[in-house]
Amino acid sequence: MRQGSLREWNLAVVLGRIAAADRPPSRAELAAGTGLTRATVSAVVEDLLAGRLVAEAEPTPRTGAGRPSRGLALATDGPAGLGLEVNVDYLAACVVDLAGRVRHHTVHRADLRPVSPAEALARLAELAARARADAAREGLTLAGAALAVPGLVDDAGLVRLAPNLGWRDVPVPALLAEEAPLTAHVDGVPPLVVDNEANLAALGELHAGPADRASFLHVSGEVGIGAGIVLDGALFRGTRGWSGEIGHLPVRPDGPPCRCGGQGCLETYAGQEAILAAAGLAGADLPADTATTRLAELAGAGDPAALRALAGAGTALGVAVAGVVNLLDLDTVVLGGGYAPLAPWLRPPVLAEISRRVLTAAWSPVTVRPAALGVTAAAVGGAGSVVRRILARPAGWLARSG
Amino acid sequence: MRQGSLREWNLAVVLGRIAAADRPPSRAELAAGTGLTRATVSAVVEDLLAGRLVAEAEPTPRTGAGRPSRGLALATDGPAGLGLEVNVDYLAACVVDLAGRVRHHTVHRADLRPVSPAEALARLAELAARARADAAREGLTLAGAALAVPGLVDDAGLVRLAPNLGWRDVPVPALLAEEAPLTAHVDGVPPLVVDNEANLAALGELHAGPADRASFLHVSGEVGIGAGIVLDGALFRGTRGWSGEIGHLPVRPDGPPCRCGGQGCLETYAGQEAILAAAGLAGADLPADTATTRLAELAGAGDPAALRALAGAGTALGVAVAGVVNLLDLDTVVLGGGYAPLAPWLRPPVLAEISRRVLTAAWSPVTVRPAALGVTAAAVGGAGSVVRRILARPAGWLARSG
DNA sequence: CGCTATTTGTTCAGTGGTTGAATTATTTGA
DNA sequence: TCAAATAATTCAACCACTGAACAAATAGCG
Repeated sequence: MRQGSLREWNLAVVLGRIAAADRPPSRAELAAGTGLTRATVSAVVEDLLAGRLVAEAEPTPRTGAGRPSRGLALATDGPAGLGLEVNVDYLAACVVDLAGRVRHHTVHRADLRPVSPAEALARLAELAARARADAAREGLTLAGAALAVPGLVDDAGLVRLAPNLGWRDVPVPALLAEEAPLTAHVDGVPPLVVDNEANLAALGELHAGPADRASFLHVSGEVGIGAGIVLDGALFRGTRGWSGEIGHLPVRPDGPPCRCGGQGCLETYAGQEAILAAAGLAGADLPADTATTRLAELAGAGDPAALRALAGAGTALGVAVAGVVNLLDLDTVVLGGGYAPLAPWLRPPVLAEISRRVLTAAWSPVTVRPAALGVTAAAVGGAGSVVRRILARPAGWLARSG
Repeated sequence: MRQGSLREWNLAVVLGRIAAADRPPSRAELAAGTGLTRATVSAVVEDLLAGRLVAEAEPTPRTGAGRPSRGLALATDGPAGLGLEVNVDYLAACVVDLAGRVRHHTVHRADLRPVSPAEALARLAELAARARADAAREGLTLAGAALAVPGLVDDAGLVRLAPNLGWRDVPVPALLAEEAPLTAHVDGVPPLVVDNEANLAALGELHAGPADRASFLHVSGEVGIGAGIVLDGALFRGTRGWSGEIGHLPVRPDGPPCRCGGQGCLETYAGQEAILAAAGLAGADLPADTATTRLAELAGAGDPAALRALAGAGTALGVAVAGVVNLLDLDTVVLGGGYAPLAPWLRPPVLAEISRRVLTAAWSPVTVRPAALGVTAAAVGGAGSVVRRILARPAGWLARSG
């Protein structure tokens, strides 16, 4: 649009190439890849070096004659993102640098249900302060933070409803701001973004994977069942940011009543409580994650009730997922959250339902795989989204840092 | 990226503003709206005028002193799009100009099922030739064509499967090219694009509506049930272009078997055959569209069987649609194709299911409305997509036309 | 060891496109 | 009739990219 936009755009293009490359590319390679001249690339790279977004790295070994190239890589001492998570039975904080590496990482296990939102966020602020100190020690500058919450969040960061935490209309940024002051707004994005846990976990999975423009469905099996939808390498949030409510897809309309008011929703068959109850682990009153671990052990040992429970849940999940795949024509489904450790048993029935119900499965198969990231996928995804924002629009960061 | 991209981009920006405005804007208004200087806007507009994409129009009446402005509007004698459709019981052709007005329009009713693909396309070519002659008479230049087909189409325009037409692996562009020679490739887009009927109908609905960045689900109830998904003003095609297969969402997993291999799919409850059978119109052997009209008449007269059939179909449709709305967080559902005339009876049960099952419906309601366009929605949408492509990237057209 | 071919990265004049101010054009209102 | 106001154009300045020439640094070869 404006004249300077050209430079802004090229900064983003070149930085994106550096980020996407598997080995530090030279200026010449960048020129060849982007179609720009070497002169332009040099000028752009100079800006990026001056802004500490890029650093000269070990040149990639080369064969043949010629002046050796100097490799360019994302700076590991530049801006970084802070990722936070409040969930039913843990708090988490992590720091991710520009290159996507997790530089700091804490998980604090505790049942947060009996705790007030203010108290939970105060405890989270302690974790955040530790992460912040750690980041400073490593020379990183925190450029923003993202907080994952298992619930519905609006644009302003207000948690409208987090049923399994028992939260309703909690103004998170206001509660957290006092405890952990953050840097100022950048490009109109607030310093703390609050988002749904399933959304951020899907983003984490996206950036952990190799393909940068992937499309997939990331299903998080917790107490509720959430899905993050990634289309063409971008998270799809829906008109109001409340997409991904897969838990209430009808699986069996005459099934048991669900708290949403419907009947036979996916959640009543493949929610954590439903699976545990079917496996006979309902009364044990274990924390959710240990219960899941226990279930996986039982299934691994061949316990028939556990196997039956997982088969039933997998079939229900497969019915719902097949519908989504039919609708959106996705090629990959990721089993995340509580489903990840159970993937060996859930995968076969899910695949069976997909191949039964998805018309196009015959032409091109659908991949079903467990999530690559562990418990803190959402925190890592949130922190990653902060640095991705800088990579996508480096001009904003450069202007800010002088 | 490159230097000239700046001008290309600004051509698109200014042209887009002219297209989106409700009254012909002046250069000064465009400058204020885009943030560009009046000098730049003048230069850009000069290019657009020279390329016959824009024409000076009646200036918008103004109050107060000052030199009068000259209004700018999309040219009505520039490029236009040809829209074609082959469906089960009709052929259609239309011409849409840059401004989105339908300048030519023919529908030829005939049962195409007993006819070979080659013969059907030959007949379609006749309609196309008439449309072409009509366009030429009005001074329009056809910039490309889009053909809507009720089936799965791949990138090359090969119709993989159109079950209700009985087509399989029909190479449409090759068959149609001889009959109706079209202009050369522009920007790598072939002169004839073949696409799914539901997709193009959704595009037609998008451009017919006021909002330019709408998100909605367009459900076409024909023999099969297809859906076009519009997200943020853009059609979502899926990884391979096969999105929108809503007809096989499970509504009642223990229901009647479906030809897809599943059980109780939406199609077995809300497909045209299912509705007509439930209303007692199965044996009548009428063409599909007259049968639908007859059903609407019966329902209007209070026929109990017809009302029961529509209520049942509406509920099933509502279950499926509620799932989609939960998943994608859409705010609008459009009932199109064969559902449009039945909307008065389908809407209430669909709305009821949505408000029962969609969690966020309490905060912000979901609109369910009949399609604004009639039978030829897909043809009009296809023709519109051709001219939209020019509006989105005017530089390509300008380079082509000298 | 020295020369040449080769590749990388920088320098610099040239050009396209936008910018901002000044100028011209055209109307309303006093 | 003239001043104020708004629209559109003109023009020198500037910014960013382009292309070619050039400097830097290395491998290969005699």
